[in-house]
Amino acid sequence: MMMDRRYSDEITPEMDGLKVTVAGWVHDKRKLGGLLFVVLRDREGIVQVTLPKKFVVPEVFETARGLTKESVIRVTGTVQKEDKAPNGYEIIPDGIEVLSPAATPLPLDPTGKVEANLDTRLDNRVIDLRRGEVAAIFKIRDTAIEAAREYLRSEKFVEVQTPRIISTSSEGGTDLFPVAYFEKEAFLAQSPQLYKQMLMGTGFDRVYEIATYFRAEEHDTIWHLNEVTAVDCEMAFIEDEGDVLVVIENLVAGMINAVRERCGKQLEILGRELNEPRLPFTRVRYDDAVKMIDEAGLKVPHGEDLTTEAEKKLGEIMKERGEELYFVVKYPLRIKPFYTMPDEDPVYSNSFDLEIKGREIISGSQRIHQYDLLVERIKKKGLNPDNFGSYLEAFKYGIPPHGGFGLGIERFIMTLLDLPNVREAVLFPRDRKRLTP
RNA sequence: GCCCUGGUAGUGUAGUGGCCCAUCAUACGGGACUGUCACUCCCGUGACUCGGGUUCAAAUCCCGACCAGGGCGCCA
Repeated sequence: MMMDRRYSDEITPEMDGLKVTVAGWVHDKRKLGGLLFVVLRDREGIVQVTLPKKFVVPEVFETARGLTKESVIRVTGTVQKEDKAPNGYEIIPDGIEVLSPAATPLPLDPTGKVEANLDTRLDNRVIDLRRGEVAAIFKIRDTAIEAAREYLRSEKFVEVQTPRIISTSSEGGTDLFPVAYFEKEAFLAQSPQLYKQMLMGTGFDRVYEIATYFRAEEHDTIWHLNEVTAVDCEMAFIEDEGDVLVVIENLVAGMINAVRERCGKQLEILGRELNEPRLPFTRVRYDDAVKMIDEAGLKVPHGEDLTTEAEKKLGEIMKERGEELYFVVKYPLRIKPFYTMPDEDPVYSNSFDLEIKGREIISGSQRIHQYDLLVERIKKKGLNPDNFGSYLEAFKYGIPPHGGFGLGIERFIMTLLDLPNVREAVLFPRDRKRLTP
């Protein structure tokens, strides 16, 4: 049987005189001689438990006096309307039960009075997550993912799970984490890319996966993680990448709008306001992007991928035009992975990135569905077709034209909420140096 | 992988050769206080990452290790 308890926001001053049970963590304790305040925090907020020495039984007063901060308690008492109390009511307890005492001193201050470094916070993430600002990020993340599922389901995408343990590189290039897999060589998946594409040969037509994947790159920045989660989509029977862009627009707008509509409280806690996304998102050709950045005084070598600096500059230029969300399309073919469909002009490709505020959140393309072209491109990239056995095999027996993309959830949340570090958007981040908790 | 910066009580910090058996805040322990809400006030506990070196003298300078922060490349 679950405890019969109320959340702090379910109690109102109008419940004056009613007996209730609340449970949560001791947020703060203030002692004024014969008057003691215990501020209890639960998922929805705080509730003040007030103990006038003369009106509560001595044992309850003593229990309250001995409480350490962050101990888990259950309080049963009477609601009393009180203008001087937070939320307009307080609870006069009949009983206080310590469900789990907290040791002292705490490794960090959950009230946030004394700021802690991110490293200290992550070392003590469970306590860190008790802070409203931190918890708000994950409520928003939850809502964004929920909205992504809602939209993709409504568009008849099938949710799938592809293997996390793979036998060889998905795309070449990126470093993989080796796994001890009995007598065989295996790796952690760096992306569901090849499996998503193979599923285009099944008749599912549209698939998506909320996928965790692993990058063994030794990068060490506020923008990179070694374990990331993405909304990965793939759709068949498209004309070209333009069909994919429309799905992305609706998906991203849906996610942002869901957060706007359902997370008002969390956005307020974080002090953020989100602009309503304007559809359609502008498509900027790679060539034009380079030109724009060039004209802004930053030299970019044409034909190369945009540097971080160039990407930021483009973000500034677009912001001046009132655009926070935009696509960069038609990248040069030579800087894109082997499975990327070439443009009619084969210098370019049917590829795109979605940028939010000058940061790349989504990357995708129309894919190659012709077996011969795929083999040719694999070889051109200096990879060995023999390493792509079962993947290539699928392309021999009927794969419709298709395309897709991956949306980095951590990067999306970080950019959306202007978080200073991508690690803020993961419960337990994995980076170059961190493997615990 | 490359480059730069840093490591002082539980937490966050001040201190850049002697003024430091180390500053302040908060936390923690004890005490006073019946309307607090960062309560207030009094008393107390608590730290120079580690190992070498330079110097009459090292938290401070040098070397190494470990740990951390930031940037680049790469990418979600």
